[in-house]
Amino acid sequence: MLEETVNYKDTLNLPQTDFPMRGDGPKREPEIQKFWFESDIYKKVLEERKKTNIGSFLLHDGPPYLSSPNIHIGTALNKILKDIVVKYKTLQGFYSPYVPGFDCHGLPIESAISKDKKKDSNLPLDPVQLRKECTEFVMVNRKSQEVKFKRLGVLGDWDNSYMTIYPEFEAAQLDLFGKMVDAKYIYRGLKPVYWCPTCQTALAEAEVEYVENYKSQSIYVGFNFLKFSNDSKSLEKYKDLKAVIWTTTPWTLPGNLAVCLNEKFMYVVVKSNKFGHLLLAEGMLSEFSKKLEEEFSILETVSGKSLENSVCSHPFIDRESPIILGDHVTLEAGTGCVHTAPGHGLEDFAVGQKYGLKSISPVDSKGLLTEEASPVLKGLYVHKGANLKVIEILSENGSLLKQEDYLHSYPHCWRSKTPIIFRATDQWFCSVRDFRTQALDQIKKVKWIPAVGENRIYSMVESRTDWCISRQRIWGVPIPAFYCIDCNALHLNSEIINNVSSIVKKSGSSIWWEKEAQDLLPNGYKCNCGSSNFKKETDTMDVWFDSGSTHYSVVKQNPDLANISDVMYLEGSDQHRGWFQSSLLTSVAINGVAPYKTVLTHGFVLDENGRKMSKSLGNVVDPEKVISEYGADILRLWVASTDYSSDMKIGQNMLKQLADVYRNVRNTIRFVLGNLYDYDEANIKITYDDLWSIDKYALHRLQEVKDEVYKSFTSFEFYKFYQILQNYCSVDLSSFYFDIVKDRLYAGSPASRNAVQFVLKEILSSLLPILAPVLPHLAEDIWKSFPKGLLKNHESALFLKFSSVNKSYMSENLINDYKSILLVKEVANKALEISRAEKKIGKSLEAKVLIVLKSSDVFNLLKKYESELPTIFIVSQVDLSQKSNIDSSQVLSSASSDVCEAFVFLANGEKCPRCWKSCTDIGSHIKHKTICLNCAEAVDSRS
RNA sequence: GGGCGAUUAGCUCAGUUGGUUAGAGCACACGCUUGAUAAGCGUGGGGUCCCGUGUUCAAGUCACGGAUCGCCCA
Repeated sequence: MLEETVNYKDTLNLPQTDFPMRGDGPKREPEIQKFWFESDIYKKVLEERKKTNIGSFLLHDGPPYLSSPNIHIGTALNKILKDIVVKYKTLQGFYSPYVPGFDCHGLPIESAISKDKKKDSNLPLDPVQLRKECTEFVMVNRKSQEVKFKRLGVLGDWDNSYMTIYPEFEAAQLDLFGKMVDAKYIYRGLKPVYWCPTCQTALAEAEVEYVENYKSQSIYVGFNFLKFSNDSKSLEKYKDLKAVIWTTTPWTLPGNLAVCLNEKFMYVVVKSNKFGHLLLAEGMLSEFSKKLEEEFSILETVSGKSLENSVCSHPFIDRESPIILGDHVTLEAGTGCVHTAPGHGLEDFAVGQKYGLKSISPVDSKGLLTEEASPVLKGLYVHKGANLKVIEILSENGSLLKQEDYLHSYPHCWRSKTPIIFRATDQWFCSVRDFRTQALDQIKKVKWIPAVGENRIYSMVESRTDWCISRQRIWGVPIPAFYCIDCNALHLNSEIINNVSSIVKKSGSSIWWEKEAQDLLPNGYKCNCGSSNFKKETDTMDVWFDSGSTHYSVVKQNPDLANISDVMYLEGSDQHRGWFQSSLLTSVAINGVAPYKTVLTHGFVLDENGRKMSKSLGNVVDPEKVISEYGADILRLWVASTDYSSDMKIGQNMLKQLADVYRNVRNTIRFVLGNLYDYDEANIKITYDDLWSIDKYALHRLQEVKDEVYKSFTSFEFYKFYQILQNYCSVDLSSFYFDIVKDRLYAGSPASRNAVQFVLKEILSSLLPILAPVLPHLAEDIWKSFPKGLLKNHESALFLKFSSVNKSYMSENLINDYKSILLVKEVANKALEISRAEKKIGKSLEAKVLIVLKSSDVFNLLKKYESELPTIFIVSQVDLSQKSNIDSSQVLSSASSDVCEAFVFLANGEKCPRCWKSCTDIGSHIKHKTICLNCAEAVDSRS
């Protein structure tokens, strides 16, 4: 007996596969990647797609910054998301090239290098040497980052990636700049910048730090009205009326060109015993009254708007100071009347641009006021003597209403730790206002994902001032302008730019610092004054101009990319102000259109608790650690699992759970592979009619899942893919279809096994391409273990295409029937569970279930499937009834719902040692006396 | 300080034009299985829908206010 049992176990057809249960990504992914790169799968697939010519899609890579050899989790997220998109489009059949890029110039790199150099010696920095070291630094980082990106499973044209320091790139960037010059969008003007009087240099934002409790002089100053606007003529009767401004930087008053009000505020005229009639915002009156220790009564109230274009006089310079309006005026401090010096503040500059005010900045590089300020102020240091002298002048002429010390945070130079100033200097601008309307128009034509991105960039472009594209730095692309040494005339035109560009194309932009002006200018170039003595511009371009030019300097220069119209940009949401905008501006400026058709943005990566990652908090998740612990596919699955439209969280718990989900998916596939080892696609012909109802149900669900997954890919909602995949593998396949169908696969007749295998083959061939974009290593791993009998025409899983939804595999009637069947199964399971808990049964196969239906409709429905119900419920027998008059002494347990009642009995017959079902026909076969009839026939037909 | 966004179970996500007792998967607990076995199955517990006020017969959903977190700007 025992011997025979063992024998019959050998007649079962159990799964066989070399596909490992565990992915072991940290170890095995590098091998898979080695295969991809050594076999050049990226290029081969691309060529294949080019031939089939279904359509093209370009994800144009926004270059990551090369300030570090390492990548952080945000960069990893971005690159993975891009790779998922590119692979999705490729699997869809599109020609979808991906050329990675690297952003190389800019202040952080220059600072890092010059800091190092300063340690080594005290010699002044030689620009050519500095640039050489920057180049080396950047090349090392690029190599390192590239290795890390590849380890994420990112495929692309890594051999031809672009760097913004490549001579061809720089030359193309200069060409683009030339086109903007031709279009008259580039001009030179004054702009306030952060300036350190100690270091005598302009500072970048990153070089500024705010010091708390810095002591300034706070003053209230009256500006006499000279003229009233048409809407405020009623105030003419107050002959001595003064607009009261408040400032903490008295030294900037020489630069005053306007008084700014808020059009939404109400302003009041009050009478002061000491100072006469005063005007200020109604909302600041009580505070002002406290400061001056004087009670005021309101004589008149007018709107800020009505005062626009009135004119005041400067308190100590013979100059008009018009009343203008700006939203930046608030009621937090001061008087609601803001002293406006466009040469000394960014907001003042912006509002000044709007009103056509020029910028004056009568302060020199050491922070001393100049003659232009006033002869008596000349040579005084702004933070000391100049402040005191201005206060003295105001006090003497009666316009000073109040003075006191004031503690607040004030910007300081991070190097010298001294207070900085705002100083207008000559800068290069791109005149956004000239094509703003066109840019806004283009924004509306782009598809923004998520849609809120459109509002975000629209309002930014709508309100932005002209783009300051010059930087007083070495590590960048030079602004190719020249100045005549004799007459100081500025020279910037296409002849010059073309010449510089062609030199740069040969030698790189460092040539600008290596050669003299005459070597860079066209042969025999002369100034209108006849001179041929020139000096070079010393400014370089904003790095945003570098990356903002890639639509031209990369895409348009590459014939494989240039003609693709369906272009997507995909970056973090901070790039609405950055790359999306700089690219849009340069593209609209030279082409009149946006450089992209679709822009996808993602949020930022936070820790498990939704906090920003920081070294000091110790909550930084390092992508390399994640990969060494879990593998890249788990990290990729994380990217796909969360909704990137807002911020995304990551942490150990999440990764652990993702690894569990991955394992479940993997094992689901493993089951399929193991049961298809002997399936010979070419020789076993199964038709839809050969399938059992459960098989047809599974096929229908597969089509639905494919449809849902394709929709979620189409809308780039990968987290939906993740949810669908997880549910499908766990619910539809693992716990439902596979569990039911195991008996037929292992113990059933060849025909019944083949029918299941047909469905498994469909599932496998549908699922594999669906997995590939997100889990390419898993997909490739599956491909390597692909059953021999299945058609396999390609070298890699990445050649596959999504299989289309097969409508002929769908049946709505069947689905509706199964809805009822599933409801009944649920009740049966509950009843079985009770018996199991009471130790009356173990496996459900030990039981028989009686289902008593409450409606005849459902009874008739189930009756159609009666023969299949035991396998569906995974019990040995199912009886259907409409009456519940049963022998309760035999009932082990029961459960009920509004559809039915389920009663559990011990199954009839004895346990068949082969299929483990309880059967009444054991021994009825001539040859196989110890097993059930079905098994006996199966054994016979197999041998 | 301003603009934009997010907040539903331990985690990731559903939740329709406002309409019964807010769902799924995972995780967790208990049990079963040992023919997917470092797997598989079943059952179960788990929610102040960020808070408050309002509109409404009815609010997770609509309006207003606030909190926390994030991005951009100042």
